[in-house]
Amino acid sequence: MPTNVVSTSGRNPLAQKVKLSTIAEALGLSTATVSLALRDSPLVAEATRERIKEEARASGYIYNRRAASLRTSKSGIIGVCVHDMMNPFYGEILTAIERELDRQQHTFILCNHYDQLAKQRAFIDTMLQLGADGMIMSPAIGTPAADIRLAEENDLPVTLVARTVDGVEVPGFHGDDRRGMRLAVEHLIEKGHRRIAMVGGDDLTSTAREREAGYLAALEAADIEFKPEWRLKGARNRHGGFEAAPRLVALSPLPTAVVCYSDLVALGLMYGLSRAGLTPGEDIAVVGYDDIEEAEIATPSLTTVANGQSEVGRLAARSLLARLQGEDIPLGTQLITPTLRIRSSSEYRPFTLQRTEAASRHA
Amino acid sequence: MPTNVVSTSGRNPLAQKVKLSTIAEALGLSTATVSLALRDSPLVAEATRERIKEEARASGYIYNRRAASLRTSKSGIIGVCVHDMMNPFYGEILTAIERELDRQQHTFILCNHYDQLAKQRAFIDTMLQLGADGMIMSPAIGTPAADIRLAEENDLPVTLVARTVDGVEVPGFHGDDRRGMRLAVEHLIEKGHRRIAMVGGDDLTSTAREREAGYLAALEAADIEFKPEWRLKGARNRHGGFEAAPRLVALSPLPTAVVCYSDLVALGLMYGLSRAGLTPGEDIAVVGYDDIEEAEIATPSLTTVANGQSEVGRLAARSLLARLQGEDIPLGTQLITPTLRIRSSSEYRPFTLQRTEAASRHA
DNA sequence: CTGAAAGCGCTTACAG
DNA sequence: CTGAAAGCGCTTACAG
Repeated sequence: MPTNVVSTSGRNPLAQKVKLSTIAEALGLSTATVSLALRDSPLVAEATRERIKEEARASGYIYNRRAASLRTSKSGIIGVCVHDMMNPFYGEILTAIERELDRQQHTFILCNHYDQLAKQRAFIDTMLQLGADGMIMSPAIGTPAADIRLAEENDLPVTLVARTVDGVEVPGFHGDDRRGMRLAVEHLIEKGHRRIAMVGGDDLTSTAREREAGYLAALEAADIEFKPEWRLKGARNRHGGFEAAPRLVALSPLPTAVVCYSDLVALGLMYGLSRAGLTPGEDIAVVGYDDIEEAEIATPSLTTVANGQSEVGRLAARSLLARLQGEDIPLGTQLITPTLRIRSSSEYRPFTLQRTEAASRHA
Repeated sequence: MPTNVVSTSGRNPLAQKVKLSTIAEALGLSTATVSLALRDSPLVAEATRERIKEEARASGYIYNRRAASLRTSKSGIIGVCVHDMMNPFYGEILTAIERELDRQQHTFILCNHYDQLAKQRAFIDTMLQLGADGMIMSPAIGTPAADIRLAEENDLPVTLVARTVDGVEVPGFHGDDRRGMRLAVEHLIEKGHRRIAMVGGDDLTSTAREREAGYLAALEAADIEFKPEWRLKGARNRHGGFEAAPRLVALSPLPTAVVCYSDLVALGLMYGLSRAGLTPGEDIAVVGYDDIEEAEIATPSLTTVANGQSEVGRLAARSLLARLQGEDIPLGTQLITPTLRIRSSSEYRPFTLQRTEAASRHA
């Protein structure tokens, strides 16, 4: 009986890693049997399967997905890349995707590209190198068709959300931006507004171009002559709206209503208008776009266009999963129909200005 | 010369995948040389290296990280798991982590656990199975020490942010919540407030407990007797603040000031107060916590406590990377010193109520 | 129902 | 400066 034995603690960093063969040896079985058993194959006798699983548990076995994936060339990984996941608009899409993917045991790798093509390309490369099974992305501004094709040609199916890329034929889902913005502007026109500005966005994204087109179309349909100074371009976030406020207030005559590129822009604009001494929903009507969660509790509550983020996320995830299972799925973009949500911010009752306003409307 | 040749298009899904050996054969070299060359090893002659890289580019070679990782047991993956990345507080931490990790060529896998232990455990398992190099997490409520130890014992070093887990000795970084909340409350007391409520949070997270402790400590130091009805617990988000507003307004006498669990809670509360007809920063002083970006443009601009999210993220990422490189790093939690940011929401000039307020203060 | 053997695509000593 | 060979830990035909 040996003396001077150094007792190794349970936490031994030098301990051999447990692998299939460790379990197989311990039980006098082959790795093939162990592998099958752990994946619940009916080829393995129930009793054997249980012994194997018990041994795996007891020994602290950790399945090595890299090894499995190398062999099977399936990784269980889905890459998801958007402009900025901290933006609630994308956040709501991601939440829906996550919910859908979760039940299928897929691992979900997220990335922001911040509209930097290099970042997006690095992400695509990473997905390729990790052997991701598929990818959902809201493409960065200026994404070349070649980047999407690179993925597709290397067995990495792509589904687009929120934006499109010219020249690629892959499934895509987003709201009907032109139609949605038209709904918003028509709502204001019905309420009697004739001087309607549009704040936020630029002409770089397909989304912004579509929304602007809807805005212009609604004006035209109502025979309202568009004034270039009404189009206040700017960042597509809260800050962009905030910064637009002083520029808007400087306009003369002051528009009586504003549609915004997004809810975030509208919320920022309302902060800015308040600072300028104007009360949104009283002195000036404000409409957002997206119907993010905050729209309802904002004060005044935000009139906006529900853009179907959850549906976009859900459909995109399902479409990708279906494609991975070999189903035939429609290529091309599917538009989600937007809905107007009327709340308080689009009200207008400028007690102090009313008279002048009325006069100038007929000027 | 053969006739009837079927031309294969460039886009051939059946094309053999290009691997190291494909390049090696094409160039009459060994895979060892190709492997070294692609990783810029000085062991390979410059000219050979260039030929190899050119061939890799031309053939559309995609590096197989699973294979490499299986061999080297390094994956280049860092897992990051927080309660909810759409929350700007975590968003700002994540942004800082990302910035730090990016320059080191690490792939960043993100996950929300939504304070669900099962989700968090699934994430840890996934990281283990993918052979992640390390992990940064803001642990879910009730995280057992065993979950962290499981990771650590299987070669997955963990760094904590924002929250702590009792019974584990790993590096952690977060703001000094008790001190920060004390700063906030002392600011209000200095301005003459004696009835100060605290809105949002519960006693489930270490963060909330610390902040509440700071609140109570500041009251006690000023000889103000705490009234239980001043502590309005609730969700740690915008909605939680919004919902607290009616409960707050129902208090009699009405507190003249409120500190909130977070900026999000404060912003929601301000929305709610406005609906109740109270103007934050005039009829009632409001203070937030975190100093998220929106605090500055909110109207009224939000007085708050800068909680060092960026520093937390940066330090956590650096600490983890240092540890991965074998450096000795301090275990245990490092507190970031918070700073008060005085803006408009903590002002108080209740013109209509002034007289009664003054009276009741001396009651 | 179980096992022996090959192979996924890399990297790493080791040899020359 | 370059190559032959082993091996990372799985899964998958195939055989029995």
